[in-house]
Amino acid sequence: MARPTPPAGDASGPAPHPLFPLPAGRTLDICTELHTAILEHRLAPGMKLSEDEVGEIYGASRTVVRAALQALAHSGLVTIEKNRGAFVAKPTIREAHEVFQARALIEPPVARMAAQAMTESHLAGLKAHLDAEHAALHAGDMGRALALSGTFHTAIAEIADQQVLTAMVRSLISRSSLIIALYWKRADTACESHSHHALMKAFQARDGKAAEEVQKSHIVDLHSGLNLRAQEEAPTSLATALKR
Amino acid sequence: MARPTPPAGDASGPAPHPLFPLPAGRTLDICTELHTAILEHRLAPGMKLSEDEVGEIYGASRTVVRAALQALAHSGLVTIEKNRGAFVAKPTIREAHEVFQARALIEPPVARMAAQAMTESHLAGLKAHLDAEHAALHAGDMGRALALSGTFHTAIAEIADQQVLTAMVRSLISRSSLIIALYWKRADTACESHSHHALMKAFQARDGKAAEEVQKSHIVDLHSGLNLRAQEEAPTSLATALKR
DNA sequence: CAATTTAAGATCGTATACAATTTTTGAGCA
DNA sequence: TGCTCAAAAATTGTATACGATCTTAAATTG
Repeated sequence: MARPTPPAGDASGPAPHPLFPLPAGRTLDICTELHTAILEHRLAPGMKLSEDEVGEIYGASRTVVRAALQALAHSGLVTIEKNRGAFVAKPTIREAHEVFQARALIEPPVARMAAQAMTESHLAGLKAHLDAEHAALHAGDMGRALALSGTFHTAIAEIADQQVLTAMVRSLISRSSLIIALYWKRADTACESHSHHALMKAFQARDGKAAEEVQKSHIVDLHSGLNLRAQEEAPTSLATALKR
Repeated sequence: MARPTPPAGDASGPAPHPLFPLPAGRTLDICTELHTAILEHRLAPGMKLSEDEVGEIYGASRTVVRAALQALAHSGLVTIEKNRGAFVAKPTIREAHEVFQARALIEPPVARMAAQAMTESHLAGLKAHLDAEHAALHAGDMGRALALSGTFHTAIAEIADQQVLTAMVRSLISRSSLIIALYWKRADTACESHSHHALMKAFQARDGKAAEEVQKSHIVDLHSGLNLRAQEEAPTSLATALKR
């Protein structure tokens, strides 16, 4: 079984959020575990997610694993090929563009709404979020820091108190994490912190217009930080191993 | 078994589209059948969708029916309550507002993109779509006409050639169908045709700005055509039966 | 007679079993 | 050695079975 294996049972750590609205029972747990594992880049794009393997790791039957994988497939984090199984999704360059275009369309108005709905309690929550991100970065836990920088955007949508848009943002954020894993070209991951602090200032001032503009330029900046030139296609397993 | 039952096996008619990206095998068929049935208002909001019952109707096992119901739950057309089963979703007033706010945010820019990408072939397709809608309306098939007026919006997103946004629009359109079933207050359903023809004119002129504005006002108009006052809560089974 | 309790029935959540398909392995041959 | 083809192994798709939970109905009791 010399094959890329899912993470060991150490997948602990508090889940960022209850996730999507559908599954019942233990399906949700597995869904959450896989979700956070993907967001923290512990599961690389393209990895096979065997039903038996995942089930054995989490002590669950294939039935519930299947439901979890189908849920993740629906949110774009997993690709299911008929009779071949589930894989961690590998967004194409085109999809990467589309995801960030959609984010540039949706998130700035959401930030404006959030600024208008912002309370002191909300501000404290966001502040704690940034602190946690900073702490993770300082502790060298890159994956966790990246996941937190993503959920910061989700938190904004939740403050805007728009459940429908929040679900969309959450999905786009998750897919962005995969896209960054594949196409990020800058070495500096801390550049995001800067924009997030700028957003905080706009929120503290309850300046919706400023929040909208900062968010817009932040997302455009993220988009431009990707290397989305057409490149070699899918030498995932063999060439990668033989590269050195 | 005196209970609201799903439609009989006559659920034929060409599906509007391949639907969502996830399920495999016969799951997709059942998903599509239920989806179109909901869009055509043959399945009323709140109806119970028993796994056994649906499975018997379509000649499938509970396994695949479950997968289909979970997929529909993820797209917001079905609500699953733990240990109680699946029901056709019954959007709240708040959700209705949010869905149309999201549509007002997303669809106008999509219409602008579509106008820019519009070819003669695309125009012919939209024209055929409107004709089919008109024919269904003339034939008295209200449900089908309504479903077609919804897929007209989806078709626009597809022409814009944005798969990520198209998936979002498709989901919003589907949920709008449920919302209209619950909250529509006007008697005139043909009012939409007017806006759709205005859109066609903008598309023919390749006038992106006009398309965006027409679409915006169209969606605001739809939103205002809903009766979203707080009203009596859920007297679905008893009071409804005793009303006359 | 109405309200409460209890038991029967129905439905869902999960595990397991079998069939269908794909992938891998290895033998045979040019 | 390299290629083709066939058989075995592994994996998924679907059906069925059983335990848990909820719903419904009956029976009991004040």
